[in-house]
Amino acid sequence: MKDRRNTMQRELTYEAVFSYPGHPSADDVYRVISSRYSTISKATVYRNLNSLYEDGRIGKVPSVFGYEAHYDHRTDHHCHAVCIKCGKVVDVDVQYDKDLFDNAVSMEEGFSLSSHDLIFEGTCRNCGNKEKGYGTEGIKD
Amino acid sequence: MKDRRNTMQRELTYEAVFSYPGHPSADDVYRVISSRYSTISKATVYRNLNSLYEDGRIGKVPSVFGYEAHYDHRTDHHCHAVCIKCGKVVDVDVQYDKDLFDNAVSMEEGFSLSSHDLIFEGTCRNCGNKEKGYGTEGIKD
DNA sequence: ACCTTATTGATAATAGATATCATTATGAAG
DNA sequence: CTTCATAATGATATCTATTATCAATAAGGT
Repeated sequence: MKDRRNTMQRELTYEAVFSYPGHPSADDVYRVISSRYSTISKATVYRNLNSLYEDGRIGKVPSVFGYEAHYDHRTDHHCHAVCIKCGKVVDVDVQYDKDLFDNAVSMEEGFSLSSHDLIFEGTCRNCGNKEKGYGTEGIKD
Repeated sequence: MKDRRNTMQRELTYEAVFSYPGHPSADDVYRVISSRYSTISKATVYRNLNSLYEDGRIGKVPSVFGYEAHYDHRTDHHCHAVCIKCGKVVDVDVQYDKDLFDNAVSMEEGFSLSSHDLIFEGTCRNCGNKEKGYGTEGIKD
């Protein structure tokens, strides 16, 4: 593993992800930390989220549909759903045969597959309610 | 369906996607059209790719891992692999039980799932060769 | 205490895509 | 054919998420 020094900033980043209810974006993490440690830079948060992910200490839900990436205190492989309206990420509980996909092959010669992601799309409660005109602007996730 | 007027630009966009070998990005499409119709604007290409997709005339492989979206002359639901080095998209032939996923539910109350994408990650021939130092800069996909 | 270098904070830069807006041109109606 | 409302265009500015740059700081082994 890469040589890392222990910094306050990285530990705060780790703790913020770990204690966040759900799947924080980099900006969510930044805002949480800022409240306690106001001089932290957003670049530092991005760097530390990446290094924590590299070290396997946190999970990462990569950016899809142009939305931000989200982070996860769970590090095991599981499925996520992304809200197509706002990019919110939630867990999905679905059992399937991973081996089937691990043995899939691409249709192009020379393209070697390494992994797969099963990503669900949908509408989160907040965005779904807005659509129906329930006037739920105030709902916080 | 939305009221659309027939324009040369939109038909050129459609033809470019349809005749492109593989999965062109918006920029790929733009470059193809530019060679014949040099005054077309990139904004127009983006707009037309979106409207053609809305109308179900072309397929769209959404942006993942921060890479550009790609377009597809196939409009049926099938799987893709994305090169984690360069973002290239290729088809993957894998059979699976779509119903299983269509019946999955999110772990958060109020989040309603509408569809899913099975996305593979890997390394395309070009990037894979580069890695091994085969000096294949010139390979064109 | 010293010194190498990982890390930081501030900021600029990047990529992909959308928003804006004055101008153009489509195509239905007269 | 003209007329005309408005969809579409081209040029450009703007946006968002993220990474790159770089001088200054600080971690931690010696």
